[in-house]
Amino acid sequence: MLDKKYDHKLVEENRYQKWEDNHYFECGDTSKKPYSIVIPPPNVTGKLHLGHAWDTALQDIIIRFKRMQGYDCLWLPGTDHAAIATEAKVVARLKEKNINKYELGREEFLKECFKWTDEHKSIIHSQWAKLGLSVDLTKERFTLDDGLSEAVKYVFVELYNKGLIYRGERIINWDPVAKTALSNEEVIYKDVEGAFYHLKYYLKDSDKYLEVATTRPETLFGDTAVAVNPNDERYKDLIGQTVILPLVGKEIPIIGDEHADPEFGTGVVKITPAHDPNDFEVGNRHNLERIKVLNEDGTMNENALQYVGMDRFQCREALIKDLDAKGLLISIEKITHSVGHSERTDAMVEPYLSKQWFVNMESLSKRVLENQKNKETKVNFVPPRFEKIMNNWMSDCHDWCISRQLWWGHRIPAWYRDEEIYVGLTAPEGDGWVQDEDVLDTWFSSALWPFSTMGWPNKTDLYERYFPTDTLVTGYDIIFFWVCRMTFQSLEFTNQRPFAHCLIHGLIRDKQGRKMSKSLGNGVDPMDMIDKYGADALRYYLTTSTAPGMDLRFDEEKLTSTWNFINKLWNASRFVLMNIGTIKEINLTNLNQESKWILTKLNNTIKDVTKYMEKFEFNNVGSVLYSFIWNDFCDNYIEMAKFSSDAVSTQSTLLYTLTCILKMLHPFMPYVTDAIYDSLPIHDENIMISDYPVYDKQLVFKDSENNVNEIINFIRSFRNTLKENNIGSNYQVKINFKEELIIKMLKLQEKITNEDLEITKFKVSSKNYEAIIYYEKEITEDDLKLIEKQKAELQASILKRTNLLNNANFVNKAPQDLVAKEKEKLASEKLELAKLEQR
RNA sequence: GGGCGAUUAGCUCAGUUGGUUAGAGCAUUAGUCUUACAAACUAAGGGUCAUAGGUUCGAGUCCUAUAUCGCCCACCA
Repeated sequence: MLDKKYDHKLVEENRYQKWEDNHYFECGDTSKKPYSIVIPPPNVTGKLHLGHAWDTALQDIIIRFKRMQGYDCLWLPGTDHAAIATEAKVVARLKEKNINKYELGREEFLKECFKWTDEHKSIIHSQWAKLGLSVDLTKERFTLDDGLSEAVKYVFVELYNKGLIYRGERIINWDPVAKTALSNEEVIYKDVEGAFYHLKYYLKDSDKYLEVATTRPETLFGDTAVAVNPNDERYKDLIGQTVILPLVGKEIPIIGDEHADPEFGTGVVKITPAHDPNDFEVGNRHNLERIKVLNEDGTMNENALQYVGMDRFQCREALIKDLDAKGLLISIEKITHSVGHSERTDAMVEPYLSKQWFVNMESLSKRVLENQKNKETKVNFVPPRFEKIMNNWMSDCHDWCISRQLWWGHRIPAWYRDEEIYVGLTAPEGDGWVQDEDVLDTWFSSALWPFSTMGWPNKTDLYERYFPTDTLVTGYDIIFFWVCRMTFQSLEFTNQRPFAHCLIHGLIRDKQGRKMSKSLGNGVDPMDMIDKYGADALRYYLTTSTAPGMDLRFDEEKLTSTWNFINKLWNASRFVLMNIGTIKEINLTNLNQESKWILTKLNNTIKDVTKYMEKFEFNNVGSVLYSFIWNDFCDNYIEMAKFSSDAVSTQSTLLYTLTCILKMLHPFMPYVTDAIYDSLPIHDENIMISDYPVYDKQLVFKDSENNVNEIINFIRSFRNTLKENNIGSNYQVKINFKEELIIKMLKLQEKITNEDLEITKFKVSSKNYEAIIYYEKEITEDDLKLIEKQKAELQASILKRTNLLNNANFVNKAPQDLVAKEKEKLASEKLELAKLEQR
């Protein structure tokens, strides 16, 4: 028997261990059809946040549902080494101990990283368990483990051999704090206060000058030209002449290039090919020298004259002061402009000329776009609009910079000897080869996740059986980073999509709609919420509160009401258990009308819930279940069942309905449903491996449903009449029916009279039932007003409906059953009005 | 500049291929210990569905435009 009160802590304690001990999460029953999901591997950088809880709860719901539907389910868990993110954390931790990464050396530093990883993996494991996730831990992978590293190397070498990976000197995004290159996707643009510095670039041997505006004056040491638009009347005659670079005194040419926009600023732009991507292109067109002025850490290098060694921002300040002193500064114009910042270190990113490895995206992205046109093989996004995000990105994407000047990650399988390059799975034969120091972008390995985790490139049983996966669940914020890249790598290397469905969810925000972040301090720890309300409540709330793809405003009050819902389920279960005696089997014959009614409702619910589960519309599942359980089962059926609880059919119906409810709720709230299910007198080994309810036509009774619906509505209007008219308990009633259910529910036995009494009457009626309530009472102004109001409403409705039915277009074009319904309704409204007028 | 989303009750959100009187939770009002549950029960109030047009017998839903808010991408010398 269940405890008197629902206590989520008692319910959830030790239950996960039991599931694991029984190996319920493990896949491998080859007699069943396979279904697979790979977890988006959380970074080993820290604890899981609410976003993870949401994302993984969704997956657990899908996998538990499919498991109960009889699939052999693989939910493959794992973690991501998260190159730069983890490296930054470890560097910070070492710094606390006054240890510098470079002094420590590569090998020792990596040991520290692995130590960090192990600590965080175990935190993640315990959090997965708290959340109740049914991941198959025997299949767990880590992006840096041996198998995955082999896959990464294999892919790198293959792409290199196909000419899709190349090494080149380009302008990339440089993070001067982490001292590494970044991909475009790792740069966050933020509006910052800055300035346009207007400088004088004097023409050679002249007192005339060009006014050049720049936001980064410190790069002028790298200027190798100034550009004007060749069609700009103001300047076109100057093309071919030279100007003197301020302070430096060097002579640089004035060139004509379309890049200079006559409408923007002064129309003159300084060209710094080593520090700006556009200038780099201009430099290529005009064969300009590339002069770097910055070191890797963002300080000025030897080209910066006396400013050498200064930080870039210090230099800017000093330089401007000196330019001003020499009369070379015209003005400082305050502006806000958007400036790139490193996603991980938040440092201002510097466009920087550097030799890096790139993936040529042209053919890879084209293949994704082609594949999305094929209905049979495309990745199906839910909701579908997110496909556009992938397609847009794929139709306009730059080459992917994949090398990172870090230590934590997959080291690039390239070796150099003088001018020679060797790329291969293992080091080349011979002396003098030096391996590339750099590692790969962390997304390079995650892009292979759906198949590398299954043992690919080896043709393992796991890979053959579970790949391609069925569904991937992730937030819309990482469609570029991850979903796109998995898709092109999968198409390129396996000739298959990585997953058939991609369920996209939104972001969690705080109650005011702000993004949760450390700097705002508005983050909520899912473990605190589990502590307060239980994992079941948290999971149900997160997964049923929004439509697919929408953001979620986290609201703790709603967690409370979810807890209440579970408490309601708990108590309803207690009622059932207290009333079914020593039932041995479920026998659904000789059913009374209310049992037929709830079974009909139940089967319609099963049908709807299954439909919505298949479509990943969990918010709809939630509302259908909520109203069925609370309104139909608890408020109505249990109340009615109290009058027939000694009947076998009622006991069977109670138990049967509750069992189905528990099974449908199980994917959402695994703990409490397991606990209740265990205490039922009739049950399978475990709810999570029991059969999902199936719509049963035999248990649908249309007539009973209609009649009991009418009874319920009649009871409501009866109570409403008592309440609205302030009728005390000493009324008498005359009824035209013998329906026991109504009499019992309204406790009318003692009040029934057969006479017409000469006191105030109130009529309650429906299609089949009518009651006249007699009550000693003065009719007040308010009572009359109420009657007038009701009459007016009815009359308005009758008028509207009459007009509708007089409309030939409606009668001819609308579906016939709708027209019939309207007619029926009109008739009953007229009847009701007539009754009101009698009063 | 290109794209996407949102705008529905006091708040947070649903609303299916167009079809009853547009729903839920919380909040509000009035009543109730009714032996599963007072974190409950019973009943009630509350919405010109952002605005303006259009299509249709019929529009929260489809089309066009506008406004406000948010997000993504590109650009930003």
